[in-house]
Amino acid sequence: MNIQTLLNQRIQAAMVAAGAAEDAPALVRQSAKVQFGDYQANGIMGAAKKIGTNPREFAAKVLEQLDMSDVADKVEIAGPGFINIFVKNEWLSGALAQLRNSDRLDVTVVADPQTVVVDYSGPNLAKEMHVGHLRSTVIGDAVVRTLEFLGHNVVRQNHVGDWGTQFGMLLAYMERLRAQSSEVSMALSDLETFYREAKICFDEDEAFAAHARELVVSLQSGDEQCLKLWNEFIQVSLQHCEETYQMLGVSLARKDVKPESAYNDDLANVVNELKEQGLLQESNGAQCVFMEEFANKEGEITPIIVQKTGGGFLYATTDLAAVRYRQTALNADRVLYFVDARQSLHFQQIFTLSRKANFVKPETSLEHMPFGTVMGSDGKPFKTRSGGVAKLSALLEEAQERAFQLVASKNPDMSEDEQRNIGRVVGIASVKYADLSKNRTSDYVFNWDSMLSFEGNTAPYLLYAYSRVASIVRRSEMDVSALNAPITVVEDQERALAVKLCQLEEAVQQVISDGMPHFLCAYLYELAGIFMTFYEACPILNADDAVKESRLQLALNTASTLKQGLELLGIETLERM
RNA sequence: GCGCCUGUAGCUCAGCUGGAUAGAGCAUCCCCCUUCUAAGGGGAUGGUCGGGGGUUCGAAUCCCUCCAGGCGUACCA
Repeated sequence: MNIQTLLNQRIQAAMVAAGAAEDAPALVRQSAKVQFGDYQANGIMGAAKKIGTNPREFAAKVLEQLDMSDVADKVEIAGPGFINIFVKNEWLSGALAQLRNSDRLDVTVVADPQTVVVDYSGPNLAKEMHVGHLRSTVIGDAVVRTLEFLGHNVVRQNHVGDWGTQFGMLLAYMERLRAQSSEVSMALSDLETFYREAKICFDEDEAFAAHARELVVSLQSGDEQCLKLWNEFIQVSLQHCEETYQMLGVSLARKDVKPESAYNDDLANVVNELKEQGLLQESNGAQCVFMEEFANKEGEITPIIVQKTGGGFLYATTDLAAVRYRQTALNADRVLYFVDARQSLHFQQIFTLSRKANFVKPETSLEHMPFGTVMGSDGKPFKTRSGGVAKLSALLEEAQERAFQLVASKNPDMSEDEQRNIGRVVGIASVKYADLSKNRTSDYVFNWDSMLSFEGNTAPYLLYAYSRVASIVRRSEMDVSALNAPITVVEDQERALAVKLCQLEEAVQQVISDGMPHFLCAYLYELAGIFMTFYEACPILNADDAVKESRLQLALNTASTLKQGLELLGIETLERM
């Protein structure tokens, strides 16, 4: 159920009946202020202008065509020509009953499901996942979950980096350790150290470096021994990723891995096709595509290089092959790329060329979902105290430990097992939520204290709100599933809660249209805040039976909405904290 | 040089295809535990929306220009 959509349709129809153009938008939004009602229509002024009438007079005509008696008990014209809508309490009661009887909180399944390919996480397997992978992984996963909740067919694509020159160095180092009969699997248990040590050999030992370069050539020409060694490394690295995903509660599995190397055999085909279509041009020995769209004022074009001098392929080639695969094999209607904002030019080029070369259907939507950088308190990209890149697994361990310390100090009587579990859930939730709750496109400052705080728009605040509801339900000692007394909306705080509970779908739809989970975060934070106010003002368990049953259902709806919303964000809830 | 992004309260951030008096949290100050978790709630203070032009009934939002910062800009990904 979506009030906004419902009201929008009604008002738009009335506008057309009153003489507006067919496509004149009603622009129904949640009202900016309580005195403006629950929703306001902003489209009257614009429509009136187009047909050359006075906005307030036109608004009056629209009202004549409008019958909202079932939904609203007051619809009024205000200001220069707004229409303010006050939703009926009886309507809210009905909507809440429906919400409570629905196993999906009355969120409508989309009528026309799309196949949405979502490219996210995509770590480089040469190293361990670090803080730079957090945003793509966490935001992408939230959007994936939300798309699936609405009934879309989602294909996850973990485009991991498993190919490239740095693997020569790593394989050479594996060989060296093995020759020294050192325990390679032990060494691989810390990929960060392994990479660093291999790099030192590469930089300082000329013979080692030369061998590393040879191994790259052997690897790319399909040498069996080499591939075997490479595969061994990749498997270990993927295992590391999966441990991190599991710790993070991310829904990516091995089947979602579609590595760069999977496109190797197709890269020459991509280049050939571009050539056949006359899109290719040789420049300084490299095979390039020059597109006017990327020319500056002087007419100089930044090309896409698809094949280097000497024949090697580049990441643009791989991305083109991937686009084509996603279209032809996965049959995508929409492809979302959750990749660093620094690659925007690259993706614009890839998308433009994919269309020119007919690698995608014209109606397929290709969308780069860029995100900013995680910053330290110094305003520079986030680093560990020692100045190195922060390993994601270490960061998550620290989050859990910090949360555990907090829990233990607040609840000294709780068993350590429970303190640990709460610490785990709160710690992980805090890191994820801090990321998800910010506008995706901007950089954000990583701060332990603010993300673990119980004040403000944080995971602990939401989890606490949820656990408070859970506590009431426990204390009621009632079979809440059997509750079916009417939900009556009387007090202001009850009403505010009721309206907010009906707006989950609006938030969820914003998340998938823009790929921005922070809209859902904002919604859940507002819901939790309104619930807290309701909780303070409206006693539940001590109220008379009818009121008690009504309020208990409001609480239950709040609990299920918070739980579902957090689940869409990939965040676990706690019954007690 | 050119292109993209960012600039909103002391700090961290919202602001949904232009919409009414720009909103939260932190910090500061005041109030509320004999009642369901005070890890909470209520209230106050705090803004020339980077500057300047323009478009119109109306601009934080669109256009131009300037300033500041970040990133990108042909064989790394």
